[in-house]
Amino acid sequence: MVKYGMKHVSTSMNSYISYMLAAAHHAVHQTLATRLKDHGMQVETWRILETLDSEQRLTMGELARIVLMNPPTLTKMVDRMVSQGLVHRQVDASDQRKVNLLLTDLGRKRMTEIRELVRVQDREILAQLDPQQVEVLNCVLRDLSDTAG
Amino acid sequence: MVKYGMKHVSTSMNSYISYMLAAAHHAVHQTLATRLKDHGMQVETWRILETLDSEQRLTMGELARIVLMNPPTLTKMVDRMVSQGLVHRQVDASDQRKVNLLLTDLGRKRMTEIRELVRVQDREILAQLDPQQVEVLNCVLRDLSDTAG
DNA sequence: TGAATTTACTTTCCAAGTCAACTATTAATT
DNA sequence: AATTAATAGTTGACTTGGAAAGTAAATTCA
Repeated sequence: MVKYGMKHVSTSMNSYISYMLAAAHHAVHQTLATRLKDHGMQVETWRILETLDSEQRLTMGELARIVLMNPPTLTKMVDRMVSQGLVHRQVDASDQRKVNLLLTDLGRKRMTEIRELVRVQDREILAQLDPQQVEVLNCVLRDLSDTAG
Repeated sequence: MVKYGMKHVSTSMNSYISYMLAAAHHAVHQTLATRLKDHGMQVETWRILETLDSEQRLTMGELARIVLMNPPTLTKMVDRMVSQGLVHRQVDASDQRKVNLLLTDLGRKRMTEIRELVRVQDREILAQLDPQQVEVLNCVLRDLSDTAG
């Protein structure tokens, strides 16, 4: 349930695009995190599950870039997910340095449940905007994502 | 210096607006963080300094909301900043529960230097976009910031 | 007034993140 | 082929973050 009537905090920071972006992300992330928490799931955990479902045979490094985490952080998060029975590791046959991550049945099941919550939030966000805004936003966010290496 | 030619990572996550926003934020935050690090400064630290410079007599709570931090996290960061001589605490005269934060001369000096770096990055980002996009982006980000309470 | 509640901030304890170093494997050089 | 360099992932020491409890001041209300 989206909260309306939230009083906007006016601050000099609003003139910085990097801050505006951080603030928007913060707000959206917070609502999503709260919703997923009710189902015992973190946003980052869900991202990993979702990514593994669609791209097969991902290595830790590739996954780390996609889910926006540093490798050591991902390693530890995956450790936890393994002990929760959501994923399992498999050493790559053709390159033994690489580790492929695979969803377990439980992992896929949990992912599917959570996916719906994320889609609900997505629809709520998009409903606030008009179609042109959505198009521009998508385009701009894609540009910005490629800003840094 | 912005890195061009960064290969965009195509992933199913790109269909989620919350992820696109996170990815854009991540990229922008990373570049800024790297630049500020060369000057021994964190993004969050700069935000605090910048905010204190323009709004006078801010309490910890107000500041926390503006700089997007939880109160305990802010308390600890301010502890560090006090020991670095960037800010100092002052108990509010009319309400002794409140704490006002004030910039020191050093804090103001450091803030002014860093501000330029942030503005440079801002200009670089805006230069990538055309004016209509910028207007829409500002408007949309403001909307999204008010999404959550 | 004074007991109960609310508000503001901090502390504590534990979980999570980070940097640098480390291991293992593969690729490149000579 | 043997040595060197590069890559992939993890580990370990340390720092930081966060939820919940704690402290203290202000406010409410009986």
